[in-house]
Amino acid sequence: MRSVVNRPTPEESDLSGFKIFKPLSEDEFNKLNYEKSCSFYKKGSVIYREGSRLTGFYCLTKGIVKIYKTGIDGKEQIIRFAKPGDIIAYRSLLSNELACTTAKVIDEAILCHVPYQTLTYLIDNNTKFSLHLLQIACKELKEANDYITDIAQKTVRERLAEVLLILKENFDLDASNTLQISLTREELANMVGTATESVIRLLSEFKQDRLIELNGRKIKFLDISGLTKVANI
Amino acid sequence: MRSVVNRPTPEESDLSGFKIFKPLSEDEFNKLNYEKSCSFYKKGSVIYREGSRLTGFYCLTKGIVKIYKTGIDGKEQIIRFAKPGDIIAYRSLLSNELACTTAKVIDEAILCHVPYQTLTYLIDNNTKFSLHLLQIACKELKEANDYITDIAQKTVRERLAEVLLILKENFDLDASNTLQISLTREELANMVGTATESVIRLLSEFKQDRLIELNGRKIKFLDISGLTKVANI
DNA sequence: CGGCCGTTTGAGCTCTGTCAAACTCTGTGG
DNA sequence: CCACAGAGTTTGACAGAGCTCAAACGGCCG
Repeated sequence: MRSVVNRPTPEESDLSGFKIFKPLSEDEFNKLNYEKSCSFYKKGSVIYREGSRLTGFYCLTKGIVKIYKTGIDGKEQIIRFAKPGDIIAYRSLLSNELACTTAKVIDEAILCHVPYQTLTYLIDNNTKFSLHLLQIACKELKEANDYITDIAQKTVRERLAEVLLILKENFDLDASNTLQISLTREELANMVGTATESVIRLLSEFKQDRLIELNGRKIKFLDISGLTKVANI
Repeated sequence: MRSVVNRPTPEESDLSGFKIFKPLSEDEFNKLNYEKSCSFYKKGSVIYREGSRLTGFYCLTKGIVKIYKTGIDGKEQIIRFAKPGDIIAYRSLLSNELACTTAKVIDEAILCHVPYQTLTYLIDNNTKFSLHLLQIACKELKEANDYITDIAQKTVRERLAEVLLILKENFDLDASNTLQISLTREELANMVGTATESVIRLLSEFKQDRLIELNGRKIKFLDISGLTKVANI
C-alpha cells in the first residue's frame, strides 16, 4: 500500500473549488477526476522545465509555485507565483509549444496533472469552459501588459513598492500584517527586474521610512498607503 | 449615395483572409458579414481610447494601428502594432472591462467593427473559433512574457536592436531591405522603453557600425546577423 | 567545526535620462 | 514667394540611478 501513502488524500486533490471547472457537467467533472493524477511536490522540486514537452496542465491545490523564464546569463525573470486554485502550463500546452517557462515549488505543493486529451475534450464540448479559459488568458495578458509599462517607465524603487503590494494582494497577511510568502532577496530582485543588492538597499530604506518592518525574510506592512504613494500607482 | 463613397468597397472589407474566421461555417460567415460595419480611418485618428467602453472588436483589413498604454507623465508605452489580418480590442471586450489601451492609426486604415453579440454568438456556437481565439491570446501572452524578460534584463542597446528585428519580422522589407513602416524616433523609444535621445544616439551608432542605413524615418537593414548579435538573442 | 548559502555594506563606475539649444522639414498664411 | 510656426531630429553637457565587484558577516547543516 505504499502508493496510498505517497498520494494526496481526496480532499487534498479536490478540484471542485477551481473556478475554471465550475461550468463542467457532472459527467465532465467525473471524467476530469478520473483522468487527473495528483502528487506531492517538495520545496525546490521542478514541475516542468523550460524547453520540455508538456503532456498536460496542472492544477495547484496547495502550496506556492514560482513560474520564471531564464534570461541573460541564466538570470531568472519571475513571471508570476501560482497559488491554490491556479492552473499552470496551460499556455504552452494550448499553443502546442515546448514550455517557455520553468515551474519550481517554493512552498510544499500538491498538484494535479490533467492530460492534454482531457483539456481538448473539455474545450471541444463545453463552450462555457472555453470561455473561462479564454478569460483567464486575457486576464494574464492584461497583467503582463501593465507590467511591461511599469518596468519600462518606473524606477526600481517604485517597482519594488508595487511588487510588495501585488504580493500583499495575492498572498494574505497574518494577523500582524506580515506577508505569508517567504522569498529570498534574489527572488524579489528577479520579480522587480533589478540586482539583489538594490533590493536589499531599498528594503532597508523602506524600513527606515517606517513603511515596512523586516525580520529575516518576513516582511510586515506598517504603512500601506505610504507604500502606494512610493509605488506611484 | 454619399454613404457609398465613404464606405470601403467589399474587397477592402473582405474578412475571408482572416485566419481566425477560417473555422466559420458559411452561415456563420454570412452572419458576421451582415453584422460587421467597416470604415476608413485617417492617419492619427483614434479608434478607441483607454478607459472607454467597447461595443465590439475590430478587424484590420488595411493600414497599421498602434496599440499603447499611457503611463507615468502621459508617456506612451507601445504594446504592439497591428497589421492587416490582425484583430484588436478583443482582450478588454472578453474580460468585460473598459479598454486598457488606446488604438491610434499610423497608416491610413480600414477597420471592420464586429459587435460584442456577434463575438459571443460565435464563441458559444463554434468551438474551433473559440480555440483559435484562445490561441491568439496565448501567443500574445507569450510575446508579452518574453518582452518582460527582455526589458528587465537587457540594455537599451540590445532592446533597440531586437525591436528593429521584430519590426522586420512583422512588416516586410522592400527590395532594398528598407523597413516598410515609418515610425518617429519617439515611437521607437516608446517601444523600447527609453528616451527619444537615447534612440537617436544608438541608431547613429548602429549606422556607424554599418548595421543599418538611415534616411529620415526610413531604416535600411545592412547586416541582420550583426544586429542579431547586438540584440543578444 | 567548516563550508555554503544568503544577506549586508561600501566603493566605483557606467549607462542612460534630463535639460538646453540648434537645426531641418513641412505646411500655413500673409 | 517668403516668413513663420511647429513638430521632429540631432548634438552636447551633466547628473544620478542603479549595476558590478569585493569583502565581511550570519545562520544552518552535515
